[in-house]
Amino acid sequence: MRTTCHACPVRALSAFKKLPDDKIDFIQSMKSNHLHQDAGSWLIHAGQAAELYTLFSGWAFRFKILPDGRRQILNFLLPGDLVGLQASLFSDSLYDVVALTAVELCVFPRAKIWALFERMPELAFDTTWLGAREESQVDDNLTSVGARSATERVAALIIGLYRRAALLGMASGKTLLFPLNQQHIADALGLSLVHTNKTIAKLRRLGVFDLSHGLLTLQNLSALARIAQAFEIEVAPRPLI
Amino acid sequence: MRTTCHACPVRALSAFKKLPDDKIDFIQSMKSNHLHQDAGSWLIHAGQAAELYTLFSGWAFRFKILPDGRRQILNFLLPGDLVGLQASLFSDSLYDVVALTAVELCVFPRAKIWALFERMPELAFDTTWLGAREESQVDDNLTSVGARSATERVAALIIGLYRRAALLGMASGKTLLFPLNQQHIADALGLSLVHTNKTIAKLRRLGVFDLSHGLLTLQNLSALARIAQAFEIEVAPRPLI
DNA sequence: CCTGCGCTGTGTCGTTTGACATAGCCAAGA
DNA sequence: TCTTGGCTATGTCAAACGACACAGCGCAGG
Repeated sequence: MRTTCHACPVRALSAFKKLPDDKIDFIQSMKSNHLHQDAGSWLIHAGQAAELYTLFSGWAFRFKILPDGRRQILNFLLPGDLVGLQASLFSDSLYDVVALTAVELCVFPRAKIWALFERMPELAFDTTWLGAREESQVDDNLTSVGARSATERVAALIIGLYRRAALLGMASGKTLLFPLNQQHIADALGLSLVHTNKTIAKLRRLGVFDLSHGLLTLQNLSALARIAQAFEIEVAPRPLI
Repeated sequence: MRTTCHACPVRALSAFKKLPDDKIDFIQSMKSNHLHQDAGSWLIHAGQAAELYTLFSGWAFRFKILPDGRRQILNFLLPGDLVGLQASLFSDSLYDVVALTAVELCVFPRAKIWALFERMPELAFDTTWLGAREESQVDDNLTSVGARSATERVAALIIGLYRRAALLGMASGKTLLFPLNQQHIADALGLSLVHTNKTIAKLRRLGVFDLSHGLLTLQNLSALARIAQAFEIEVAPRPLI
């Protein structure tokens, strides 16, 4: 356990609600471990019981695999996001979660989740709220995949991730360290790898953004938002468990 | 308020967990109204504050509209499902919900949701669980739309809805009153209306199912499941708020 | 210095899906 | 009876997207 929850640098970000000390004490008491995992490691396995985590640093993604091996990425996880809420409520997980970069995780054992509901209704409410927020992200992704063209989908994904990362202070100006490769983008958007590549090339030629060597540069944010027909993003401070 | 929650016929179904009397008393005390709404009426408006409902009877669907008018249906709601959990937690709803048939709704005012968390942690937990369950349904739909072919998508939707309805005793043998029209199916699956029509015609020709005049008949359930590469469905009794 | 590997880029071609046009059916209502 | 409107059906053609093939580039490891 590297830092106490009171001194948590994630909690200090303006993106997150401030909490009274007793709540933070409780979160600290629930936290059983602070894990480091390498890029590519499995955080949650489909079909197995899962703990509840908060992502402390790094990126991860949640996905399902069809019987024949096709992969659908459901959403991407950034610092402050809960990892495995669904999975920790059900007897076993219906999805996998894998680290996209090296990550650090705050571990909250399944067995303690009930205590949170029983003793800290405010935090229970926040947990439910975070679950609803993740669902609304999946809603947005489903809307992209179901209703937008390939170009619009890529634009919507890029602007969505950029906005989320920027709120966490992960962007410097118009650039952002961007750990997804084109296969991730393809699997999130329901496109083939080749078509994803060509679509990105097209947006690059249009001068909307550039994406190379793991670095995303937004050259024309308003054009990107227009192409994506982007929804607004929630900017009010959100809970952090 | 037509029936008391103790005598609720939905709760009597084997699909739902039995609850101790004091919890049912609490649910009864939270319930402010029992609404009847016609098919096609709006239950929740995007951009507006929403109450929390439990669908008592009938079908409904949840969807988003892009700025240019394209509609993406996110999921379908059957009796016992919460309506507007996300919406009632956020200041205003990010989606619309419309009744697909005439519906009856149990109304739980937003203002009382906090009391539920404060005084009834078991029910708060159940609420969170139901939110997670809805998310997992959206996950499944996203997986369909992103990773399955048109034929597979239609098969997956049909079998998914049939299984859910059958658990609620809404199917008689292999037939089910099925209120979706082809435009709903198209909007749920990210397909055009015409292509949806041709895909359904193809599955009909294959003798997998028939769908006409609002009646769904499953002629070959195992073929349908195979085509869909269907995931298993949760059959353990679930909470009912 | 090679070699292999993961990732990106690009051309050609085939398939799936969408767009548009048109028709039929059926129920509601004048 | 004749409309009208919503839904379903089907044909033709076009566009979007996927499959396959191959090339290049950077990097880790012997």
